[in-house]
This record gives sequence, structure tokens and C-alpha cells, in this order.
Amino acid sequence: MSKAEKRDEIVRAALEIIAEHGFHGAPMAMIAEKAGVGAGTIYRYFENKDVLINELYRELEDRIYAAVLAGYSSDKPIRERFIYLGTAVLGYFIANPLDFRYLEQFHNSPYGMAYRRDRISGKKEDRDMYRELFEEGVAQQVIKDFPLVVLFALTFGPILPVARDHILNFIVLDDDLILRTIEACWDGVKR
Amino acid sequence: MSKAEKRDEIVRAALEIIAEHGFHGAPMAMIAEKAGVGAGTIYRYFENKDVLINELYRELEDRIYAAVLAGYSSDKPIRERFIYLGTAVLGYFIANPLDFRYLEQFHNSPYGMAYRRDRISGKKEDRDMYRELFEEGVAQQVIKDFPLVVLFALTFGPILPVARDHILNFIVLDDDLILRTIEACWDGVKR
DNA sequence: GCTTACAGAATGAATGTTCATTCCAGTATA
DNA sequence: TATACTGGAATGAACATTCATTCTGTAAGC
Repeated sequence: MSKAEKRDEIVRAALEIIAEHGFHGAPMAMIAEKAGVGAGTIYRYFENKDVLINELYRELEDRIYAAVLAGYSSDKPIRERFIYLGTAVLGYFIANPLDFRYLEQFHNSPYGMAYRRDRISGKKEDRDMYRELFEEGVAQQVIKDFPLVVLFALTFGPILPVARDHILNFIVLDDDLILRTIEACWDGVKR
Repeated sequence: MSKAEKRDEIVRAALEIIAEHGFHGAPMAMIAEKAGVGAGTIYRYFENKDVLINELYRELEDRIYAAVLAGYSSDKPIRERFIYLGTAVLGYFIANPLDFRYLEQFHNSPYGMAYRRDRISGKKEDRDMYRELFEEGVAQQVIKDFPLVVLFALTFGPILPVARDHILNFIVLDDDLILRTIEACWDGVKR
């Protein structure tokens, strides 16, 4: 097994275990076992557990960004772009439940708090299609004139619990219901 | 200090520390110190930490329910009731940030998962004004015909992050912005 | 081609720390 | 005095991290 493959195994194992059991149900020894390496080996690739957790987060973020960006076109009308982004994000979560559950764990933890703070205070670059979309929409008077965080809340607020309920089998989302849900978010955001 | 007072002190201390530091930043010894009792004493009032955590949750739920119910009148029109409930809940969270942070911690933890499961599968009685409101609204064709969980997501989905952002000082919500935010939720939910 | 030597990688038992929970000597209450 | 309650030290389990040791692949020497 090459060096890169081994690193990947560790990251994959961490994703799986943390997504399923939370940060505190994921001892390094368990991650090591699932990855098929010794406990000490992880520390040859990651300085400590925090670093592993943060690097995994960055990787997931990149993957989602890439997946969603693929079909995005910034010259379509605002509404169409909004619907596309919403369905794409929700679709990604449903297709990749481990990723979703990991992101949730991360966001609802001190890691996520720190990350969020950096982001809102502008310390973090964000290549964020939503921000751009909202700003344009408000300027064009197509979207309600709210602070950005409120628009984010109106959009992702409903998407995340709906994804969670689907992943946990509390509902079944088919393509039609996904679309109607995102359209309902649009109704909340549009002028 | 009477027996009941001591119990209250413990519960209050737990609320404060867990809301601020999360379940894992809240050792029993720290809760005991803040409550002004010995560590062992807590175990005379609560069988173990899990019981304490769950009882505290129930208490908060009751308080919120009572606060919101106070001004609720189930014979007003659907929209008016929706707006009232939304602003009341959001207002409660803003006025009681510790309660809000505790509830968030709880919901995003294995405790909350179990609770949620019981609730959705109907094992738990819920004296839930929202459920009733949604069912009535759908029947009257005033509200979009979605599964209940989606309607919940469209309503609470935005309320919770907005409350969090306010409590963490990422935005300042005044009465006007609160009202407009809830109205936007209504736009998402109404037909 | 075959052996030997060696650097770097991998291992997992051992360590130190952080808790929840228990226990009991001391204190209040009746 | 007898009973119940309290504080906080003691216990033991869980876990991240370390490090002495073992393994492995490569390259030099023959």
C-alpha cells in the first residue's frame, strides 16, 4: 500500500466512524483498526486528532464544491440558479450520507464554531456561489433585502434538516419532493 | 438551602456550563462547583449524568411551551397564528440564550437523536401547537401540501440558525427584522 | 543473482490525563 | 443519640499520544 493510499484509508476510516458515532465515539484506536493500520501510524500522517478532523473537513468541502459547481452557470436567471444550487446541494447530501453526517457533526462542534467565526468575520476566503447569488438578487430586487446571514438561514435552514430526516429514514425524498422543497425555500427568499 | 433549592442550583449550574461549553466541556465536578455542592451530592438528586441532562431538557421544553402558549389563541387565522408562534419562539430564544444553546447541544447529540426518533415514530405525546397548525393549514389549503417534517424544516430550519447568529453576535435582530424573518418563513410555507 | 546493511516506516504496549461514579468520614438534623 | 445528608478524595475506565522495538524495501558489495 503506497503512502498516499494509506493516508486515504485513514481519512476514509475517520469519515466513516465519526459520521456514524460522532467525534467522541471515534477513538483513534478504532479509526486505526478500520483503516487497517496501527494506532501509532496515524500520527505519521497527522500531527494529532484535531488536525485529522480539520483536514477531513477541508477535503469534504472541496468535494462538494466541485460536485455542485459542475452544473452551475452564472448567467442563468437568479431563480433558476437558486433552484439548481439547492437541488444540487441537497442531492449531494442524499447521495453521500456519510459526508453529510460528518459535516453536521463538524458544524455543531467547537471545530465548526471556530470555522464559522473565521468565515463570517471574513478571515476565510470563500469561493461561495451563494453569496454572489444573493448579492446579485438583492441588487436586482428579486430577493428580499435581508442581511446575508438571514438569507443563508432561509435557504440552508430547511435543506439541512430535510437531508437529515431523509438520511435517518424519517422521510423519503424523491426528485419531485426535493424540487418542491427547494421551490418553497425560494418562495421564502424571493421578493 | 432546602432540598428543592439545592436541586435547582444543580440544574441551573448544569444549564449554564453545558450551554457554554457543551456536554464534553462540562465535567460533573465543574457543575458541582458552580452549584456550590460536592461532586457526590449531585448523585443524590440524579442517578447519573444522562438523567440530569434529560431532566434538564424536559424542564426547558416545559418552560418554552408555557412561555409560547401564553399568548396563543387557536381561533385566529392560520397565518396570524403562524406569525405569532414564530416570533414568540424566536423571541424566547433571544431572551434566553442559555436555554437556546442548551437545546442546540441536546438536539445535535445522541440524546437528541433518540428523542427525535421517539417523537417522530409517535412514541412520545406531543402537545404540539405547530403540528395542529400545519394540519389545519394543509386541510384548509392555506399551507403547501408537504409532509409534516418538511413543514417543520421550512419553519424551524431558518429560525434556529438566525437565533444562533444573533446569540453569537453575528447579527443583531431587532423586532422588525424578527418579524420580517418569520414572514419570510410564512412565504415558504403558505400556498 | 544473492546476501547484508541500513533508513525510514509501522507497530502497539505503556503512559499520563481526564473524567464519571463510588465511598466513607465527618456534619447536620431529628 | 440515631439517622440522613454532604463533600470531596479515591477508584477505575476510556482515551490520546508516545516511543522502544520490529519490520520492509532498497541498494551496495560480492
